[in-house]
Amino acid sequence: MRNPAETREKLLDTAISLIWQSNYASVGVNEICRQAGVTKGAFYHHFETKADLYVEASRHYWQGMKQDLDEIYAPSYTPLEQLENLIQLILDKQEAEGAGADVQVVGCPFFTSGGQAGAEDEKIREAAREMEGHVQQYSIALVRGLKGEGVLNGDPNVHQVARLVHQFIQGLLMYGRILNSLDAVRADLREGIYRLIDLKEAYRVEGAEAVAAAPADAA
Amino acid sequence: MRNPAETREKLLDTAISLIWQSNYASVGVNEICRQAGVTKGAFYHHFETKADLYVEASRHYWQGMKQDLDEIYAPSYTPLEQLENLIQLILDKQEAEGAGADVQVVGCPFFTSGGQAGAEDEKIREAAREMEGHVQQYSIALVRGLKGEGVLNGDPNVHQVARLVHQFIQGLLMYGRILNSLDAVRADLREGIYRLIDLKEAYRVEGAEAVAAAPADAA
DNA sequence: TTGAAAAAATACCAACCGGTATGTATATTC
DNA sequence: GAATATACATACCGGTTGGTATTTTTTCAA
Repeated sequence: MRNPAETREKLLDTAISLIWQSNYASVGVNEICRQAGVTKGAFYHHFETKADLYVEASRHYWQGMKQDLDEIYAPSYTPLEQLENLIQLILDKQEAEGAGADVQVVGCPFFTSGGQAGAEDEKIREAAREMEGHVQQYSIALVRGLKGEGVLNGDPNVHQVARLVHQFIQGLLMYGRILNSLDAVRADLREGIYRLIDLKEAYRVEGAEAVAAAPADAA
Repeated sequence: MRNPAETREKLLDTAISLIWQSNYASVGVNEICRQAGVTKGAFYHHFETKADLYVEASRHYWQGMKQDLDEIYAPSYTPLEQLENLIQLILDKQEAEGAGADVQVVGCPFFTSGGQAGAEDEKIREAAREMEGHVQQYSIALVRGLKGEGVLNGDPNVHQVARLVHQFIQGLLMYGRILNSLDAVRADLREGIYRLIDLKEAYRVEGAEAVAAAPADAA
């Protein structure tokens, strides 16, 4: 493995995956190296500290997410379609990531880690803030689009509603993770968003997911 | 300190406080003992493992919270007053807990830790689920009361709306923690709840907090 | 007063932590 | 092809981790 770019990315990807399944504090540098098939020397050649790896991993992660978001928010979609795309993307992402693993719902690892970081690890929180800002831009664009379409009741504060939606989604994912049930997420995701943006009744989709709230298993 | 009950409670309280400010994985047994002014021998006399302490700490924490909730949900309050009490309680709690500390917003430590626990620490997630259930009972009662009062639009699914509110609050607190800004929480808490429960316009309180969304500092 | 058990203190353990020091291949540059 | 920088490997650092074994102190009942 004498390909530096590849080594580096392998470390980033492995770190993301491991942190995803647990959290920043619990994942050791040794384990990241072991899983990535890279030695510690290589690790500290590419990254100064564990925290630095984390920061860069979050940016790396965002790059992938950005692509997905650009896709579902493409101008070829109407705002309503974009909203539907977002709901699907969230569910698909969780399903994909938690497929083989023993964790059904994972949430956003960086948001979660940032929300749990103590005062000492400022870098971790800073990374979360950075991602926060990125995601919100997209959220704002969506709500603004919906408002412009005239599908929302009232005259909502676009920025605030965008925040609310984002906060709710993160909370819901954490809830789903605790219950280890993607069904629990499915049951509430759409309704929560609809209520927060106050989508006019006529445009609401009655997803099949709204049936029951029974959380599946809890391995 | 020859009082076993006192020693035990000191350990529980210290653990809660420390975990609150960071997270389960980062807080060591040694530090808990040091802060509590108790030796390790005493610790392992009262608790079998660190995880066991955590579980019991979460129950201990719930006892305190239960008192607060029983108070603000007292039948002498109307459902609308109860809602207002809840909003105030959340803000007050955060303010109180993050007063001296360097973390302004702390969220619910057990919900947060549970939402970040890997598959390995099942006890931690189980504890979060347990608390989850408790809190939700109260949330359900509140929403049911509001609905019965006829102050909500439509015919909401009480259980679902209760979940949504809870999920949102948790997400918002995590958001506030990342920004390290209680003002950010203040700015969105009321509006988010109002939208989720779809409170009739006439009954909404325009809190002074709704002015700006500018997050204060980010130490 | 004595004896047994509970409570707490001391000392210690192997395993692991993040990080470093040093050495060695492999490219790249001149 | 010598010089140099990059990429990685090995071994190790001091410190900390959760947990244990042992001993001392305290409590309280008989």
